[in-house]
Amino acid sequence: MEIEHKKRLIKYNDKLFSCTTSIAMELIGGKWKSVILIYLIDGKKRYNELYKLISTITERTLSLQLKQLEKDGLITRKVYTKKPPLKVEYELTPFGKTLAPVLTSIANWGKIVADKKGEIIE
Amino acid sequence: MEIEHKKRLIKYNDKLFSCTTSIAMELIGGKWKSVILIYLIDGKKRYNELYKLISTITERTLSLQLKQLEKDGLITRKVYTKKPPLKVEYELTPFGKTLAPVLTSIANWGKIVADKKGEIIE
DNA sequence: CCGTATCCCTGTAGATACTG
DNA sequence: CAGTATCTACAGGGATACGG
Repeated sequence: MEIEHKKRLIKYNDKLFSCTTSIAMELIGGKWKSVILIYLIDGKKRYNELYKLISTITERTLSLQLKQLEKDGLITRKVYTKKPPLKVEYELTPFGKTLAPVLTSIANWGKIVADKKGEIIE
Repeated sequence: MEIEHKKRLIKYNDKLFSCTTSIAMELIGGKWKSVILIYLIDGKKRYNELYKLISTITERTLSLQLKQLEKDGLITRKVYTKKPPLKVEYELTPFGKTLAPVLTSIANWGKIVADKKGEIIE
């Protein structure tokens, strides 16, 4: 009696994935996405707020990642002023909010790792 | 009364991270790591088993990712034969096993996404 | 069976400077 | 304030062929 592994591929946004984990990582993987999302869990944030919170990200990268997250329907971008200085706020969509338990789960595990082997600087 | 955001950086493996989420993603991020780990949750697997399960990965990439996971202490590699054909098995370490709830959380969320917007092929 | 060796391409990301 | 514009660098990952 052999276990049969059926190879169902899933198409999402015109890309093929071999399992649901792949799809999830496509949306929240990469170096910065999940970090940005974590900070948006407790409410909307302005561009500069995020920039200061994620101290080691560059402006360019933050901008690109925010666009990606918006494109994937995880966050919304709202502009509140027409003339400079601009006020732009980013906020989780209802879809993005369904990620909250996943993200905190990741963060908590990261905390365990940090407590065991990490070293706090400054 | 202002909320103060202290900027503590965490050093892990000689790299700096701005939050615990970053550390977690350093270990399980990327396109394949979490997928490999998910398949190892229900027991050790041989190289070729993993290769067949993750149908869209290449041999080279699988090999590289397994080395990374081993280096990070998430899996162990055991060789059971001395002459070809080799038998090599990969298994989660106790540390790797602490990831199980996180990984299933990611996979379940991916499943929700797939059910809503994904399309099953074949 | 379990990988390595090459080669190459692309995406991610950093540094820096500039703008409406 | 909230980004763009360039330019650069490197790691992740794919294709293919080969090796103990």
